[in-house]
Amino acid sequence: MRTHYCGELNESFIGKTVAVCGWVHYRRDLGGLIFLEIRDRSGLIQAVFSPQEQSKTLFTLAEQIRKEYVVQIQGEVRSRPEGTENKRLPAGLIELSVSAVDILSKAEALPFYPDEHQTISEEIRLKYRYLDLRRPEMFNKFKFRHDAIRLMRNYLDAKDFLDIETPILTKATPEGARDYLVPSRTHPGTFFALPQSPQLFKQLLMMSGMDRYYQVARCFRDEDLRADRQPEFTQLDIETSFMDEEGIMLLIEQMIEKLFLELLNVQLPSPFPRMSYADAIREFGIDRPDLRNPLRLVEIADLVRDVEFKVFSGPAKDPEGRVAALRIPGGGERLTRKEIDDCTNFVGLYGAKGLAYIKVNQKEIGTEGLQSPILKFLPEKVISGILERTQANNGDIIFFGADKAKIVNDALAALRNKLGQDLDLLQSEWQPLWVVDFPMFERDQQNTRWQAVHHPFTAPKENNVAALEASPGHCTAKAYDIVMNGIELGGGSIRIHSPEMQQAVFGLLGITPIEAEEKFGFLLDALKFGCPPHGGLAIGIDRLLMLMTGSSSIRDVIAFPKTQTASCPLTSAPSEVSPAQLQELGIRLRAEVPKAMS
RNA sequence: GGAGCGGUAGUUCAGUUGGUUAGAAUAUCGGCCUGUCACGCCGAGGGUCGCGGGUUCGAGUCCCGUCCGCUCCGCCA
Repeated sequence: MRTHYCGELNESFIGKTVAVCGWVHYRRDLGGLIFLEIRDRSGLIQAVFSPQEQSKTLFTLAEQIRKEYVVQIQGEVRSRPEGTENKRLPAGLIELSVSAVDILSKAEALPFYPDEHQTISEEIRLKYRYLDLRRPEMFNKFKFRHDAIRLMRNYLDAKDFLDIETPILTKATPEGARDYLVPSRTHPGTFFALPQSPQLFKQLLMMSGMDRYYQVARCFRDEDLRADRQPEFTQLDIETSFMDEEGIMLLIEQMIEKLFLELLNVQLPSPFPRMSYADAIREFGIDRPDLRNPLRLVEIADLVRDVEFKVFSGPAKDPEGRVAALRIPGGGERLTRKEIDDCTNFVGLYGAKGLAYIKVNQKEIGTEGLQSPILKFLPEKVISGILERTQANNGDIIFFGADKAKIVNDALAALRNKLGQDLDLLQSEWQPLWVVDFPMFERDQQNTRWQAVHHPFTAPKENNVAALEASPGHCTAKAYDIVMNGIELGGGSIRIHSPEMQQAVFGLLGITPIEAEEKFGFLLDALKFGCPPHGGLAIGIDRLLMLMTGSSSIRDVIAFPKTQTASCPLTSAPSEVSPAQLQELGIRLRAEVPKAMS
């Protein structure tokens, strides 16, 4: 007899004898009856044991079955009596009158029941992840993940892309994130690194003529975790030859549109809006603005340049400073004094030394209608200028940031996000955005050297090596990031395809020819033998799925994720290894890891 | 490396100013109930209050240290 899915049974089966396999996830005894609900991934079916209809032996067996046993149950499908409607079981009032049952696997009492009406702590969920994953909610997320990745593959396949795998054991790169290292047994004292991304391999594939490559690639970065960051994660990695920025952006944009349309029935704005890096920083203080949020930063440095209030005039005159305002419509009425203080503490996290504000109560009557600790420091003309430029209305509050540009940007961008959420200002559900025209280089924190904003293989818009070297700080990159609702989904660029330009960029980054040869010699070699112009992009699949499934953490769309300290409560990884294993690798542990090194 | 929140029964949580034998719900186990569905009713068992130290006549509660989980800063070319 064929085993049916619970969910495929319906009224048309009435009178037939069928078998279903699944978990008993609910059991109830009532007098002489035993009800079991059998669940598989497709649905639920109720099985009824009745000693009057069935053998006593069968009934005794049923009495032994607890929740979460795995069973195969055979029985006759029949309609359920009137008045036994059930919220949990699907429409079509049928049940199974049991004639035979096999216990395929017993279960001890579970640490928690996946259908429990309780929120189980994440620690417990991860420790018993296999039970957590039994929850239909989790099943649906992974079904969604499967559907999304299949859709991406089909989309790229239809456009003649090849799925090519690249090594997991590869070469450590000192640039970028911290590497996960794997010791080599055959070459004692040396190490592989797990890839931070297949970047260089996909570029080499372009030089091999595999001119349309993609991979659903696992990437590893040994950095601290966040709600949207795991040490190993999956990206859709794409590289093409001869395509320009427009071509690549269109390719990705259409794929994302298709994903949203087919999986969520959402029509995204077409084409996706675009914004330059400079505009993003100016208006939002961040290179991945959430466009659902209507709040905007407004530049006011020119208005306060000459005031006596040094908190404002200082940064206004400083070439590296910034003075900006953030008007919150209705914020004057909606934010309590305590909430305003909370905002001040909040921006303190980002290095802001304070948070000046003006509450606009009744602007028609002038400064009398305003409320602010800084009014007395500002001439009336300046105040009216600020009100005008921020288009303030009665009931609003205006916050100010005045400091080094980075601090103002970080603080006000974070405040903008926080207030957008707290005050429920977000306007639409989905806001994709391309951010373009990134600078090639930025100064490092100590302001001692240039570092790549994207990565060292990104092509500058300036093709002339001499011109690039003359003013690296003014050069923009052929790079583009895709942002959705304030989350960076992915990014890419056109790559450098001439050895001379690649050498020049390494040089600007302070990588000597000897270092370059040591670290990237294979790439420089390959560039010499004829390299097509190429470029690509990578999409963070986990982040995209987190957004699309409405999950609050990337962990919810990864079957077996790590905790914040990058460990796995399920397997207890990482763990110590035997002395024999270490010896074979030529590794000796220090007796105690010094605090400074841990 | 830093900030914040949390850790009490299998699970989710409460626990007042430091004061009797640490509670509830749910789960588990036993009993009752012939149509329930987060069923209901009766009963039972179940605790290293994360761990270590300190203050105190007395600590789940206060102090110090430490571990674990979560959020964030730094970090993530």
